[in-house]
Amino acid sequence: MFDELCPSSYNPIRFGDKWAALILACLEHGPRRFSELRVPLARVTPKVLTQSLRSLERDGMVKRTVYAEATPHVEYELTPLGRSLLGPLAVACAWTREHWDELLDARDAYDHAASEDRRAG
Amino acid sequence: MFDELCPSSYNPIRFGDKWAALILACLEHGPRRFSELRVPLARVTPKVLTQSLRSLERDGMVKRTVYAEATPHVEYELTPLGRSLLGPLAVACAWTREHWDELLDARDAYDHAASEDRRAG
DNA sequence: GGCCCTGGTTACCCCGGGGATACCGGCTAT
DNA sequence: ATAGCCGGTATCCCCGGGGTAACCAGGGCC
Repeated sequence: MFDELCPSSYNPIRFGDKWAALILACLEHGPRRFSELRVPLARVTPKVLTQSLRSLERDGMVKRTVYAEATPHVEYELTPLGRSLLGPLAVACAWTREHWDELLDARDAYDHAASEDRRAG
Repeated sequence: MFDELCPSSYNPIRFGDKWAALILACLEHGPRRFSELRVPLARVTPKVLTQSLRSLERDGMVKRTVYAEATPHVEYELTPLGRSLLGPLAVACAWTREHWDELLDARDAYDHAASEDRRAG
């Protein structure tokens, strides 16, 4: 559903901070461990991933659970509130799929016209 | 429809830059002049408003028209692309109306727990 | 000439998100 | 003992969004 997610900075519709939308999508189908999240989010440094997860946790979107068993680990999962964001997120993704090219074309046209103007003085 | 819009920074779902969602909402019902936009956006300085409008124009969301008549002025209006964002924007507003309190409660709880932890060491 | 309206621009500054890199403490397995 | 894995921290730095304040050019008006 969120195949074409990219860092939010490239999208006119954004959720939370730069990587939040991707994190929400990664958690859509169940809990994930920190190291599991690092795989699809390989370009995100651990510090930034922690920051983003803490922010989502603070906003009640994500629940963090520490399992202090023989092999201790941490799991992150969506709360009902976090899950309620998946609807708007899907709407945003649909908008982007449908209009992304149009937006890029508009940017090219605008930038081209701007450089023409500069040349003309 | 967008009665409760606030600067995007306070919202987990954001459109464009800080003031873009408010601008889209202001343009929903027809073209507006620069000075007309400054009324509902009184807290936004002209520089920042211009920046935001230029960005929306570059992305093909807004069309800027100069009327060089006896009394010259400028009008900003939504393009079809900009208008297509109103749907996702309405979805985002609905989400916020429904879940805003829940989010604030989560923040309070998180911050409170954090300060307790600090006290306990 | 002097003033206002319109739609901006210019210069300056500040803060915070987020990137790079390195390090860390607990636990287990061998 | 030492080498992993796990889930992070610590430090430093940079850039750009966005805020303040002041200034500006063209036209109309009186």
